Amino acid sequence: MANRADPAVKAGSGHEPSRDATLRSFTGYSMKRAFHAIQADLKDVLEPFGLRMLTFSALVVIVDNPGLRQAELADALVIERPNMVLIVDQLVEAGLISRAPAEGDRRAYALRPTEEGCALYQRATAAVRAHDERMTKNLDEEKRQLLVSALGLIEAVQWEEDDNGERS
Amino acid sequence: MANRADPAVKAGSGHEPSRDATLRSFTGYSMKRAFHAIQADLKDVLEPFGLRMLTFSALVVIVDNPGLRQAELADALVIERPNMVLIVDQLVEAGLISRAPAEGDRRAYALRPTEEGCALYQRATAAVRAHDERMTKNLDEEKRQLLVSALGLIEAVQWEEDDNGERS
DNA sequence: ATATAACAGTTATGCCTTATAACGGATTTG
DNA sequence: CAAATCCGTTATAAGGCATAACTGTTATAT
Repeated sequence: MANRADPAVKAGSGHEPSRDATLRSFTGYSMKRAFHAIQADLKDVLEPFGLRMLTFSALVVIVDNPGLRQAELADALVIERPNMVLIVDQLVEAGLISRAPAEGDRRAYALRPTEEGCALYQRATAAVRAHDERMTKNLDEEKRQLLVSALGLIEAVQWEEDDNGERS
Repeated sequence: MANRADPAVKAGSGHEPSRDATLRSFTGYSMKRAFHAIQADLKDVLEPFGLRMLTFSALVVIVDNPGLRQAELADALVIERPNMVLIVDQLVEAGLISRAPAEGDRRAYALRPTEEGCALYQRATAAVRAHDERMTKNLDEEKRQLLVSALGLIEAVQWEEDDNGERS
């Protein structure tokens, strides 16, 4: 479960500072490394609740938006609809949400949290918040907000309809 | 607070602001979304070169550190050794690197870029740099540096040997 | 009204990434 | 020399992500 590695500290020959200096100049690479660390930690945090990153995310959105449909949930999480099925299945089987027929549309489902789902939501969200604060404990509040802001700006680039295409 | 274009905004009723407001309060969630955007864009950028994110990363490290071994490469990229095999195989088959026996150790390989590998490194790196600048074009240089710095601080948390029991 | 298109959820499928156990060969260590 | 360790490898498994295609249902267009 807990896997620790220490590639940074090498007590051997040489004093290679970092072999990935070029890659470090890319924002995306640093983000991959940081996200990898978060992902590993969050996995351990959610395991006691029987949740994974995606099932936790789905549960949160459902609790915050009771009655929404699977397609809306998939859109909110940027997950393809086919991949949403198993996630919702898992939450239903765990008794955390209900998949009731949507009124006025016999092909859609209305997703709602159960009482257990709401209870687990509270506990899991608190644990994840503690995890998040632990991961960002070396950032002061100003830096943390700037980080989130920067991440949002990066994500927003993909929504821009630029005709600029210089590849292929 | 900051609201950006939502992908799932469809004509009709309502003006649902964002269904993932709670998740947005977590640093890790914003990072996942931003990294997902970068990953998707980078995939298209590298495809013309016959490279994936991992093969590109490996090629860069090999060019920057000619002669290193697979285990060192795996450590540099935080990849398990078994998963390194196929990546190196692919680079060898593409004629971008050579897997020569390491001198002084008959079980290890010394990885070196071929001339083609160096040439592709130049072109691919330039393309990835353009990609990176495009993804961060909405950040001024100060913000970008702060972003990278913050990502490094987050990644560094996992190397700290905390005896602090957060839960369970 | 009826044919057609669009939509909701599902199934099946495949690729990529990541992680672990275990093996043979080589090297180091006691 | 024997045991432990290391290098690269194979096999295997789980998870995330993407696409095509199918069923029923709803909306639309003539």
